[in-house]
Parts: sequence; C-alpha cells; structure tokens
Amino acid sequence: MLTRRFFDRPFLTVAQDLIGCTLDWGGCGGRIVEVEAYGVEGDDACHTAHRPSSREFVRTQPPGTAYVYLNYGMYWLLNVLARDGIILFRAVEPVMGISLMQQRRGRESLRDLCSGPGKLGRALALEKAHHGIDLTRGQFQARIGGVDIAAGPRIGISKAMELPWRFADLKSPFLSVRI
DNA sequence: GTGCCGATGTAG
DNA sequence: TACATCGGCACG
Repeated sequence: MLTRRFFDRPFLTVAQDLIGCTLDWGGCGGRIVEVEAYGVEGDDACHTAHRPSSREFVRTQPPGTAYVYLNYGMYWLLNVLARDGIILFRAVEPVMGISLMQQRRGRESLRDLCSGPGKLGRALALEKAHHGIDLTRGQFQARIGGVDIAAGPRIGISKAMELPWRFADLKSPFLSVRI
C-alpha cells in the first residue's frame, strides 16, 4: 500500500514511481500506465499558477490527498497531491471491476475504458465528493516488477508545453496517446 | 487514418 | 472567456 510517505516526495519522482502501481477505486481500476505532473511552483500550466482556490487547497492539504475537478463542464479528473506538485491520472490498464467500468462507460473494449483522464473519471464514477479525500487508505498498491517509463510533453495544455512531464509505460497498449 | 465540432459547468 | 476532454461525423 502506498502511504503518505510515498507522496511526500518531489512530484516528478512521485509521478514516475506511480507508473506500474495499481489503483483500486472501490473495486474498480487496474494498473496505472500514464500520468502527468504539474508543479505547484513555476509551472504555468498548473492550476496553482492562476487559481487562488487551488493554491489554498494545496497549501492546506497533505500529500496523498485527492485533487478532483470538473473539466470542460463534463469530465471529473482524478489527481493526487505530492509534496510540491499535483499528479493527474491519465490512463489505467483495466484489471478489476471491468464489467462495472464497461457499464459506466457504455463500451466493451478494454482499450477504450480508461485510456484518457475523462474516460478514467467516468469508469470510476468519479465525482465532486471525491475532492479532498485521503488516498493513502489502500487505494494504491506498489508496483510489482519492472517498467519502462517514457517521458513526453503533456497533453491538451496551452502553457508550459516545453516541459516533458507526461510519463507513461512505454509498452502499454492502454495509453490515451502513444508517447 | 486525419480533422472538425458540439456538449457542458465554472473559476477568475 | 478559457479550459489538464470525448465521441461522432465527414473525408480519403
């Protein structure tokens, strides 16, 4: 189980170490294959750069806390706080609770279930109430075995595009976009 | 495969 | 007004 100590480290380290770990969201989820890292300081693409409410949240909440918000008015995105950054979960290889996730997504294809942050939120039935919950209560299991991690530019942003802070399992067929 | 576009809520 | 998106459609 990933503890608060795991998340209370430099955010780029936490982000890469999350690849290959398991996410268990009430019996649904699987293997984390893609994340993005956002820096609380000096990252113009991070919410904290332009949103006072976000700065207040990261200032008052401990590492390992869920940071959940509504994107484009229709998709809840799952993030977790690290010591000095926010990690966005972008893709998971479905392993558990598959039939329920298929039902929530209205799709059968495993490759289409959680291959994007919006899809993942839908598959997990993520909602506003999850913002601020403690994610160090068994939702994450440590990586077993090795993984080849690739880094690349973050997806869908218009600022700080030069930062290669998207991390993914190079060999996974369950990514939102090939790296 | 590529590209366009509408749906949809809200912080600032 | 700008989004840390997605699915459906047209086109080739």
